[in-house]
Amino acid sequence: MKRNSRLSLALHTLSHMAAEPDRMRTSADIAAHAGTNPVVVRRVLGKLREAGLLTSEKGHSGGWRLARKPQDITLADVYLALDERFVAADAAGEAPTCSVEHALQERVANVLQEIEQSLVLRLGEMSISEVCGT
Amino acid sequence: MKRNSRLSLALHTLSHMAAEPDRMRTSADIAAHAGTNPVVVRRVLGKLREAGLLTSEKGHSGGWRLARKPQDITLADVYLALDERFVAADAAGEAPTCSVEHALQERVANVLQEIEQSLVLRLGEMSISEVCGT
DNA sequence: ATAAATGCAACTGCAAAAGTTACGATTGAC
DNA sequence: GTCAATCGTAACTTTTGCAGTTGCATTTAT
Repeated sequence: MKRNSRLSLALHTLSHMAAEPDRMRTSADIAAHAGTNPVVVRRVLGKLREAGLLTSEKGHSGGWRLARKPQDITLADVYLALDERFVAADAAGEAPTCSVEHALQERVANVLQEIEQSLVLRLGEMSISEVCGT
Repeated sequence: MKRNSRLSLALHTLSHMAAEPDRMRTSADIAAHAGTNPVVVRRVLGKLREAGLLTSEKGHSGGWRLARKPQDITLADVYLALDERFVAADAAGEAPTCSVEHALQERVANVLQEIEQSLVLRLGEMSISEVCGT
């Protein structure tokens, strides 16, 4: 699989599930479809479960299922569940040489924060059901 | 320096330049301010030069300068110049198991493309002069 | 000539993510 | 109760992209 493809994997899987919400999927099934490894799938889907987007059942005939209706899961939910961030947060101890420098760093950070917010808003306008095909 | 901080470095540097557009900066100066290495600076700023945002001059008393007015450089210009992308493009040879699968992959890719487009539009609404402090 | 700067290529080091292996815990089927 | 299927998780290896570094050629002002 490719680098930083967790969002792709998540969207792909959720779309599949949205198409047949009642069917239970095993991580092995999903991994086969996505061309990756069951453990990787469980790692990513685990995040989505923590966020309340999926449920999982252990044991024989266990697996994964949507926890909500597809139209109630937005891309923002997925994005935030995966802890993806547009840019990494600044290291706090960067030793700003002077106060002017410090102020500039703050402004840059604020701007990036604003952009991130816009992004999440935009992601919130789109649901999994739309990805799946209306 | 931190991971994937090229965008931060670029914005930081451009903002500095926007504050005093006539002053020529060496990559060593910039590196010192940003807490990194001159070669790293040249790599990043080189991308911005290719995109026509900066000019550089070799030789004694050379360095870097803005190629346009700060208010004519948007964050979208910077973002695109650095080849940053929201998610990595799909590997073409992913061997989709069936045509339904293929169609789904396309839809996911299209959605991500749409999001990327929204992001660039948003970035285009903000200029370096705004980051610098109006 | 010399010094100061970019341009660039090659290399190392590192950290994040993917991939893998292994094993315990849980659950349904028989 | 046993067995097989499945998740949960930890530990490890592999891959990969980027920062950082070094070295040198090139350019230019003095």
